[in-house]
Amino acid sequence: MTTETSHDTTLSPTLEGVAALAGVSSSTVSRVINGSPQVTEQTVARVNDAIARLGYVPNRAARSLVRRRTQMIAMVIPERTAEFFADPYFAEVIQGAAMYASSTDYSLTLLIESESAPEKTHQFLRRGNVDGALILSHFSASSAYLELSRSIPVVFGVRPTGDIDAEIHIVDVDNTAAAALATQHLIDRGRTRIATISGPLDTSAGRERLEGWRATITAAGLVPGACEEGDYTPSGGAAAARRLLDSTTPFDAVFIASAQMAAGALVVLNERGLEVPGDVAIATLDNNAFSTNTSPQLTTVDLHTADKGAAMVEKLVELIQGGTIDPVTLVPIELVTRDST
Amino acid sequence: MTTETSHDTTLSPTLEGVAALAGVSSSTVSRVINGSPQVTEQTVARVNDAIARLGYVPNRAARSLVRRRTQMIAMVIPERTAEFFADPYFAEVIQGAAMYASSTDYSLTLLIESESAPEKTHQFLRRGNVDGALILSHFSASSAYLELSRSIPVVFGVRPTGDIDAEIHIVDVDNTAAAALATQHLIDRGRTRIATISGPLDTSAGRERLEGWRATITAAGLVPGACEEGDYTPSGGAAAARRLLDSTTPFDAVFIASAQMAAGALVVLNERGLEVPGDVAIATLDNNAFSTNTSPQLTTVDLHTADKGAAMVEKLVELIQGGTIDPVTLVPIELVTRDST
DNA sequence: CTGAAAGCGCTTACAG
DNA sequence: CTGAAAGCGCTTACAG
Repeated sequence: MTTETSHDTTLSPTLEGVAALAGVSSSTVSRVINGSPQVTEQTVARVNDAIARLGYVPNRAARSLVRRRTQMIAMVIPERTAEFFADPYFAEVIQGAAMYASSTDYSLTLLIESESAPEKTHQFLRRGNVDGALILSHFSASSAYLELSRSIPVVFGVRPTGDIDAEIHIVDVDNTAAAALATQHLIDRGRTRIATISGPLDTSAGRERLEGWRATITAAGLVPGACEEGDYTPSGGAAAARRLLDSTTPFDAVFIASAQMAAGALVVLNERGLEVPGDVAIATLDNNAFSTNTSPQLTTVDLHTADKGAAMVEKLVELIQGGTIDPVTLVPIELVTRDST
Repeated sequence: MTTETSHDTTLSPTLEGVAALAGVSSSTVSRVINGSPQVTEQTVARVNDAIARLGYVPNRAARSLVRRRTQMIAMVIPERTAEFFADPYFAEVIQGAAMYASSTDYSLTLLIESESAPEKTHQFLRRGNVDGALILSHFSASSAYLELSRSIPVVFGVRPTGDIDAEIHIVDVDNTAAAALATQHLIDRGRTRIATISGPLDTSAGRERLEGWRATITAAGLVPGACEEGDYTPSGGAAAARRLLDSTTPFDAVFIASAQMAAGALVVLNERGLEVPGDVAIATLDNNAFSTNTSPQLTTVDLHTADKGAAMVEKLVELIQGGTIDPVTLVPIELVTRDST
């Protein structure tokens, strides 16, 4: 069985309609709507009354056509959406961005970067479909970033690869500081042989987190333990934990560069009969389901990821409206102590 | 330090520009772009050539204004975005929807339903901002659904509350069948005393999953075990597991209505020293991080949630384009056997 | 098969 | 302070 639904195309009232009811010209109505200061108080009242009675809402397309503004911003995400959305980190960024956007006049649209035809995505972005873009995806070619930034306002949530010296705007956390915060906590708990499971070392975030761990340990007069590289996934964390355990270097704590990896590592530690935090203390980054849905729950650094998403939109809107912003905006971080340390 | 970036407003080529280069009128260019059959092959070639050389892309706003189409569809999500995005189920729906949308001419925009001012959301939706809406949020008042469905094409991903007899379109899984599939698997494994941790029983999905469990057990000539209600979260699952364990009814298996709850329940079973699947077998629903990031990994029914998101967009587009679709579209499900049974 | 013209619903100089 | 007019970039009857 199928159904056919017809939609009553109740054409919403137009500017002209409001003008007629208010007894003014549509120019005046337009001025009132756009808050022009040069309209009599009386006229404003009359127009607003008419607007309210008609339930008038400006036509977006018409406005967009003349203003050359779309009131849309794109969130550019990688083509591998399955992996992307599986990471609670990105879901949280989107959440914060969507939430903040809803308090503005801008709509947020999800734009999947086509890897087979990146040109398509760039075209879309440059051709006036959006007023600005939020980049959560590493474009195939980093030069594409620059080009895009020249066409429309762009805010990055991931560091572009390659060395970009052009003026770009980034919202991020201080990865080094976050890693240092977690590592210092381990030291404060009396641990002296601290290993790490790092993120991918071909990303700046991965390297910075590693550096924060190393520098903090060294600054405390200790010797950095072993390091195994992970890929931010639970299984990657588990594999790294196995390598750590199989190596000859003993350790009494491990700083793990993401909660997802920590969750995976914890399973391995349990399998090997190691107590957490008795035998091994764990501190990680990201305060999400992966740091609370474990036993014991994990001590972590809350990266305030939703705030990051919100800040990305906030900064982009400032840029769109012609404002100037810092090249780098850092989102505050916070240590959350739980039972794994 | 702040930076000021100026964007070269390289006005993209216009219809007129293409027309000039091709030596035809803009009407003809428009016809070619829109695939009108009544244009000479030669002309088509010449116009397409000009389009390619200029990198011309139609102006969305202008087209939208005259066509009274926006090429935008809204995904309406609840105001409690944090909880919403924390549930991998919804992240997966969005993922599938975004992915499918990117293969169409429609852009997907995330619209957060304002609970304090639901009128605002409805207004936005009805005022021609979008060509159609995908509903993943229970509107405060169910009558609002009907109203909305009368204004624009709407596809639901959640069952509206209250009894709606109007013509609405839903994309969903067969919850009863999914629960039955998981439960039957438990029976096939030789379990005879099967308890359940249900979803919220004030939702139809929760009730259907419970009913699938009950009916399957009864049909096998067994007696349904105890039932504890959960809220789809890990902690809710853990609490329900505790109640189950503290009751006097013994059980050798439990059907848990979501992987998130199962992950929480598993922690409790471990704490109490129960072996899975030795002492208790577990089967659940949802094939995501919560069913694989556990030890043992969970036998589950894959609800193909990303496919559901894709199907929602697919059906909505059919509706927008004037087609007729079934009132209910069911997404196929699949049993995935792992180590918990 | 193709072009000239009107119109989609706004905004904004330009006059007054 | 307000109105008439032009124009944003398209699509689509209407002629030919």
